[in-house]
Amino acid sequence: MLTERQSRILALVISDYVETAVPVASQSLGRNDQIGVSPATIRNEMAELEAQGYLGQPHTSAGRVPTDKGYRFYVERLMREEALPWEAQQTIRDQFQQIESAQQTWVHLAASILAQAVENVAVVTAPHTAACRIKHLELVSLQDHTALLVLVLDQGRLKQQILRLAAPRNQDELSAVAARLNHLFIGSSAGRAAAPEAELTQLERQVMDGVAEIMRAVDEGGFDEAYLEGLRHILGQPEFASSDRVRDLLELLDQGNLTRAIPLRALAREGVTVVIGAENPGLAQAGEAMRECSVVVGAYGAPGVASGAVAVLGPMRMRYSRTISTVRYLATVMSELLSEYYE
Amino acid sequence: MLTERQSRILALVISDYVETAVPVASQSLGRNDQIGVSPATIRNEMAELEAQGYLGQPHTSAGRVPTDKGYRFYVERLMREEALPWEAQQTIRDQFQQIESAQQTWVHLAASILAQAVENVAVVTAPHTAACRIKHLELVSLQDHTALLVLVLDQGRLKQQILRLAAPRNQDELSAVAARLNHLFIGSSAGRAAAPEAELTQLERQVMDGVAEIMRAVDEGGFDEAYLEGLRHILGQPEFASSDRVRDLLELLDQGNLTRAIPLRALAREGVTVVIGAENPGLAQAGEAMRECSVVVGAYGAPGVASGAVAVLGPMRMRYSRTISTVRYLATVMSELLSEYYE
DNA sequence: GATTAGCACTCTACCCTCGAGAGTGCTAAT
DNA sequence: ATTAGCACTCTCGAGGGTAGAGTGCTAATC
Repeated sequence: MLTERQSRILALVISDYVETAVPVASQSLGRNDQIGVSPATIRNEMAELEAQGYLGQPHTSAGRVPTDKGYRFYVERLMREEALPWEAQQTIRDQFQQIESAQQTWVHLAASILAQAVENVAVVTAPHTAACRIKHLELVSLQDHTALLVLVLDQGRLKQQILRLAAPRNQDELSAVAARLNHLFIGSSAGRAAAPEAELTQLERQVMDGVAEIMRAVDEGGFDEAYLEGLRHILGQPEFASSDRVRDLLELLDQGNLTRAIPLRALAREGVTVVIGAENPGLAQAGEAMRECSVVVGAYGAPGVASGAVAVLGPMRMRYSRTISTVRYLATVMSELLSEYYE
Repeated sequence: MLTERQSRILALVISDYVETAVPVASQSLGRNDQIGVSPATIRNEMAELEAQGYLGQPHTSAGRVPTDKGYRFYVERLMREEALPWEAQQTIRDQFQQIESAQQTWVHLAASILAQAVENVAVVTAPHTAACRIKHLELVSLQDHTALLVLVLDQGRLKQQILRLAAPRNQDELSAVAARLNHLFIGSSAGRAAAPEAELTQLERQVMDGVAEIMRAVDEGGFDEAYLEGLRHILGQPEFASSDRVRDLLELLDQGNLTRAIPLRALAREGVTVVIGAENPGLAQAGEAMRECSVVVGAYGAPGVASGAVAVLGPMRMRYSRTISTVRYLATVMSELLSEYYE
């Protein structure tokens, strides 16, 4: 429906607006000699683009601003998706080397890297396995009557729980119990459909209860375990100059409501998905703050086996091309890592 | 230096201002018939309090606002420190019961509880041991050539690192190595001054290198591992109505700069310390945003053995009494927990 | 028929003013 | 020592007026 020239103008308006956050005037495009026509002609085309819903005006006699539809068209048709520059790729890979000295978990690290790379808020969820498996189980003596149950799940996640023991046990006893339980249950799914319960001692049963409890918690909240990083970037954006908006957004993102704001579960599919402003399916729950934000979501891992989501949240006025390629690249790297390190 | 009546007026001004966030007029105190004098007299006293630096005026012909010095005097002399109401104590203890199903680490949980209790930002650091000890070491096979090194430190903290193995190993081999190393080194300080290195196999040496690296990271950054919770509360405060202030504060607190904003290390001492506005010793580093904030810090744990900090960050206009007693109580509970569960 | 120059029109952003209201400081009376 | 009274000061918000930016339209041009 758009002529060649209209598309070009739309693209210029968007890239200008993304840059400056100021409504784009016909003149300012005229100066940009990408396009050899006068401001008047551009005005006519802009009027047409507005009639078709690709552009809007904050008020009469202001420049034009892209609408949701405009961004959508841009992302799908106009934008040429550049591969991430080689040095950016290298930077990301380099930063992942830090994982060896993992002060923080690698999912957390990924969020930091992404936030820094795209200069927006990044959200990364831990990989979620259809049936979460236990790699290993360990008991560590803390005091006579307390022990720490440590569970190593696949993808190298750790879970812990404190056990109060009925009778005092030393480390050797606990290690023996752990060894036995490892032997009996490892590889099974949360030890549910496992060896006959009758054979367990009281202590062993207590440990397995702890395991079951952890696994229940993991199964329930598993996908929701997300790391958010880079708030500082989004706060600098002019769309959040009003402190009401800031507050709305922060209340939305503040631990817990996060997955309400961004329905990652629904969006994380093959490839990279872009959600622009009001398109957000969970908008009613997400709150008005999200109406002016876009989300770029990618999935990593092997679908059906173990997968998680990588997402960037930013103002609608976002460098989509760069963001999309970064998300895509990060998802690739994380998928590699997942298959390289963990089965 | 202050008369009885001046003190009473100062206290009333502060509690009124804490409540309303609006400069306090002489009339509004007159209505409060706590004090049987006319507004004119109150004005005179207020002028005196201002001359002595306890009160200030945003501008001529506005009400009075407490200064740093005013708050300081209030906290030290005027405020009666109430014990935390029993039901509040109970609430906190109840919430700690969740620790048994620890989705998050207990330090993190403590931060959430505190933030909710005082309706401000809460910061809790993980306990820091003078010489951090390793409770237990475990190796878990991930793939042929990769293994996960899991370290259980005292206070039940977990650390992990991925090892790339020179030769393929299965779980049994790894367990054997772990058992041997546990036997050799546990109880020693990071395995430094331990058994003669010559006896170690190449794999064992690699593991111990990993351990050393983790311990180095823990020693360096250990105290800085802090959890921050409850941003949403402080954002609602009228002193953060301007979005510049919000941005300043958030940039300050956003992961990493946190301990720059609040020199917890310096402040966490026996009892509870209150830092009011410009008193903050690290103010130059902390940035202007902190000039209008107060911090209430308490220490938990056994000094010299294992201790951490519990802190509340809020606007200067803060319910000090309530905050102090909450911090004190939480520190007590956490100390109990620390000694109960961990040695 | 498409493009463009010219121009009137509209709307915002900013500054200025001004009055109402709140609260003080001072003085004189109690 | 306290208080009533009053003049004074300062903020806050409303109103108004102007400069500037940018458009839409019309008529001229290619």
